[in-house]
Amino acid sequence: MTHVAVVNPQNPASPQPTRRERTRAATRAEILEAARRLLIEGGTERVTLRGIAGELGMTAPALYRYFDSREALIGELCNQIYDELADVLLAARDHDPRRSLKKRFLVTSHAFRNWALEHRPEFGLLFGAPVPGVLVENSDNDPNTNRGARFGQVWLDLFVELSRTTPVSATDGADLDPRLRKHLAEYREQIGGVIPIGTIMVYLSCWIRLYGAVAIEAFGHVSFALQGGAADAMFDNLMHELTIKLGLKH
Amino acid sequence: MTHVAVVNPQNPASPQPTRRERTRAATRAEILEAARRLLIEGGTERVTLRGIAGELGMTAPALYRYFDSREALIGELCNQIYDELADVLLAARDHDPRRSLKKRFLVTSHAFRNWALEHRPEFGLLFGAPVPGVLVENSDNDPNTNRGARFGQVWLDLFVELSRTTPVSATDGADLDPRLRKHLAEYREQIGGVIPIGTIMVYLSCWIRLYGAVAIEAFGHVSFALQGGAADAMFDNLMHELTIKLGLKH
DNA sequence: CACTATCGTGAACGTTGTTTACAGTGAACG
DNA sequence: CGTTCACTGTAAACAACGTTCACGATAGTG
Repeated sequence: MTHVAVVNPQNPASPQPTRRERTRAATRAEILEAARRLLIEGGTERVTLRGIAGELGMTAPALYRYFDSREALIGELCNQIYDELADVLLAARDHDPRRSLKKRFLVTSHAFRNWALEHRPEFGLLFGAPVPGVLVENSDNDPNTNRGARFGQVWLDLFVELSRTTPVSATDGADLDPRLRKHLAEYREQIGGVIPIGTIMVYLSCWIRLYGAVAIEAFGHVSFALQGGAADAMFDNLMHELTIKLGLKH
Repeated sequence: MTHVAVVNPQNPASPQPTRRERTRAATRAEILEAARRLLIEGGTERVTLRGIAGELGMTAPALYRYFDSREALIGELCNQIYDELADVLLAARDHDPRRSLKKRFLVTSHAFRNWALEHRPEFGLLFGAPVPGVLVENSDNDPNTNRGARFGQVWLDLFVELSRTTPVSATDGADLDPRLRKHLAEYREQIGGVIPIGTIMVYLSCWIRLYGAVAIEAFGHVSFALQGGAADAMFDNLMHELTIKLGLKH
């Protein structure tokens, strides 16, 4: 267990954190920055406690004052990266709110792909095969503990807005497999119940296609057929199909 | 470097391997079997030299008589798993050659998904984020050294047969991005030049969708919306779309 | 000033991949 | 038949890993 920091006497979420709390938070941030550098440098494997500590001029055991274990540290690193990715997507999506929904969907999707290609180790950590001990893909939806939810929210907001303004050629869900309809109905309630089931189906399928296209490229599994600019065009082609499927005309 | 085994005096590929060669091959196989067990048990991390050696009643350094390094061992394990997967898909595809192409495409795709879900650690190793040192996703197309090519061939054969018998609503490639057309043309030559460029485009896009759907599920990245039988129905839905896209009517 | 929570270190333990020197075994050859 | 030598395994050792623990130094608080 990490030594529990002294609770701020006035208020655990005091607007004026004590000096100790500030330096402690700063050190935590520095640790995560160093971990991030190592992750970029050579993947999750290189994120080693002694390596991190070395960059800060400390020794490895000192890190246990800030994180329970290496896995917890990498878990927090995941959260931070999820947050950063959410920021990137939000910035792209809301850069110019006057733009059409189609443009905003396209620019958000492209931002996702570009981020993945420019941050392959991070993308692999968040969206690759789950690392045994790290981040149990928790069912927690509180954005404070599961930053992945914030990332999902960026897309969800977009889809909610889309479902309000743009009709989608979707069934009403009556013809769906009953088990699928049941799960989609549950999920529908979970996200506020504003999107029809058939539409959720369309959105989910779009998200799966988007994930697949980005992942297969970021992991290098299509290099046998596509390289360089060809992949760009391939992705443009996918996006064109998706906008049609979503009923986004202009 | 592994000690080079004594070259068979008569012929390096003699039909009657010497006794030493046989026991050596058997030990190699045993090592890979143990590695596979450990992989299933706890992912790539648990595939440890001492762990493998322990299962064979040996010590870790002995393994260096059979593999140059842990990475080389895991690389060979990858090849073996690729081979097994190719066998599984081939068996499904060619189980009853009299079946329609649509049925054979469906059964092959379902076999792929089922294999992935039943062999998640293996799937993660082959199709997840690349492990830094292991299997450089090589450009080698010789099935003897790159078994991944054999896996790809299963799909390729299916697509070639499909392109001979089933028309696909595809462009002739003239409207494609020139860089994309150029790369697809190169790839076309590489695979024998029998499939039109526009059709290759359709097939590639289908493969990407298939990969994406299976990967996102096998990695547990859609558990927020789908569980249990719902994912089955979702996949059936995808397959329905793909058969339409491929022009497979019955 | 004295107290105490906090932070960092050094040593240690068990584990990992890997190298090296050495010993046994068994097949091949004069 | 005896010798030779390639082959196969072991034991010991090394650096690096995550982790724990006992111990100082430090700095904020009463």
